Amino acid sequence: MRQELEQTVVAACKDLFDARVTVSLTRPDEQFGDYATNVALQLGNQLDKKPREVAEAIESKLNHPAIQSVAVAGPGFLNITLTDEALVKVAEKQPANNLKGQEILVEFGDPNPFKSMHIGHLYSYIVGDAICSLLETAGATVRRLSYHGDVGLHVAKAIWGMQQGGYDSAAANDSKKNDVGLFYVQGAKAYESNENAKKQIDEINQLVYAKDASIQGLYTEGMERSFDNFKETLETLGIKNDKSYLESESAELGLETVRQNTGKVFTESDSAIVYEGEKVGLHTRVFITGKGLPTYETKDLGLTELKKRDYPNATRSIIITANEQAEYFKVMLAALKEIDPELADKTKHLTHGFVSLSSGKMSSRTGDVYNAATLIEDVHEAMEKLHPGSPKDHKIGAIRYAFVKHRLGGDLVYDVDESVSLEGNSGPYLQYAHARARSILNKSTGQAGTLEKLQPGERSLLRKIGEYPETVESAVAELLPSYIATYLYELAQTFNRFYENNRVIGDAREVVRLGLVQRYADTLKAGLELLNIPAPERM
RNA sequence: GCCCUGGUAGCUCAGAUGGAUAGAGCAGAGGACUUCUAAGCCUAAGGUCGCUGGUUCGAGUCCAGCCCAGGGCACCA
Repeated sequence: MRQELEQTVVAACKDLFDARVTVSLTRPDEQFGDYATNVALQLGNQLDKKPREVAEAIESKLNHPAIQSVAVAGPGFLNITLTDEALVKVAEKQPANNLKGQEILVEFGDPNPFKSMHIGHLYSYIVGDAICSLLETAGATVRRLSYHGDVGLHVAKAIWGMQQGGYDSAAANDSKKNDVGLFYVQGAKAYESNENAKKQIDEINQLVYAKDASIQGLYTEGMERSFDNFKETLETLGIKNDKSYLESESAELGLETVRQNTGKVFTESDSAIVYEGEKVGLHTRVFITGKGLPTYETKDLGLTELKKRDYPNATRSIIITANEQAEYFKVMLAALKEIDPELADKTKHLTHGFVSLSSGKMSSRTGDVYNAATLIEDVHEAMEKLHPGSPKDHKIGAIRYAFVKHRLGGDLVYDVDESVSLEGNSGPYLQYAHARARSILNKSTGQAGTLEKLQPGERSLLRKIGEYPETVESAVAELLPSYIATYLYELAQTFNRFYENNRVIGDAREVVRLGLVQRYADTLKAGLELLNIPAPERM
């Protein structure tokens, strides 16, 4: 529909002025119409004519059965209003399936075992999962991947904590008593403040690298407890994971690749192997240390190969991490580009900002982080106060929405009270706006009829519903779930206005309005489910 | 010093390819209700879009410089 109209405008410009223009219709403010274009402004400038005159000429040439009226407004905008039938057609369109047949890898979350999952991980998981849903809606087969640091100093700190703090193997399933994250905090604090502890932890670190039998038992248990915890949190959030990779797996592959390409891609410098990023406008980074150990960049390089080996047919690979890794990823991808250009071109790194609590910042240095689990509990409590007995997945909806409504990239301040608030731009608002509509549908005994001879309030709602497919399409193209959230909020607002002014049940227009409410509720539900937010029938 | 993010109302944030009076929510002010869920709706108030230049018929959006905040800059991850 939109494309047909765009072509109609293009044809008119060609006929009238022999001008070649590309027209993309925009969605103007509702008072102006359903679609708008500024071609006349552009052409006026090109042809040295008054934009309004150009617009008027085009206006008289625009003939299409979907067009009810065309108006010239402002400096020379062409505003197109659709017929009711055309508006219904637009609203019935399904989002494009343009990723059908593609296999896309998405890595996100990436919490480290032996540490607690904090709210930054939560953000990554929620936004990553939403991006996966978007890609799936567009027809892609998505593999949800994660990557975890199973070696390194943090492991040694945690093991030291387990030794000192009384980790109890016999009570392995007691997640409170055996919270590895807390043992990590204990170790991390001691490492900073206690010379003796620091020495012991450094020794443990060597033992971890050497896979020494003396710590192997605690290591294995710590890994298990950690992944049990992750699993529990992810289940609560309703987030799936298809495959988890470990740093220890990617290290060897990465080392091999770097060694093979030393002299070509990488150079030796001060006994370390580095990639000279300056040649592509970046900075130099070490890939293999002087001691022959792989750095993070080498492990990540290895990971790209692991993924390629496991998913040889993947067409794209997306990695989502925090902003602080943006620069480092550029260097890693620049190196990859020299080794495997095709793979590098398929890979895209997205970053999200730092999450802080409105009640105070978290400190990751000492390990005193605000845990994902704590946030879930806090939200649960806050909602329980406001609405006792509401199901747990509704609360998860509040958390998900609070994260996903932000545009990816910038920092985010999480306000627990606001996220569970019953007012304003929140998950519960949207859920409520859905439940209200379902309530009408459930109570009415009438049958939904065709949408015709629409009244202004009805038309506004239908117009908004019609923006759904194009919103999904741009969200897919730009990998921005926030577009969906913003749209759904506007949709719900439009419905709430409709609801105030237009009675459905018992009204002379009940049949038409039932059809409208039905479409609205289905659209809102589809959008919420796209963000993995439940759309309850009643609240 | 160099590089990356960001800077929009008191607070938290939207603002696609440059376009019509810069939009929401929260907080604060006022209002409507014998009605399908008031977790809602309506009205007003609140802005030098960090600053200064530039490009353009037109800049929150593009370019340059500067200011501020956060992050990153070789053997940690």
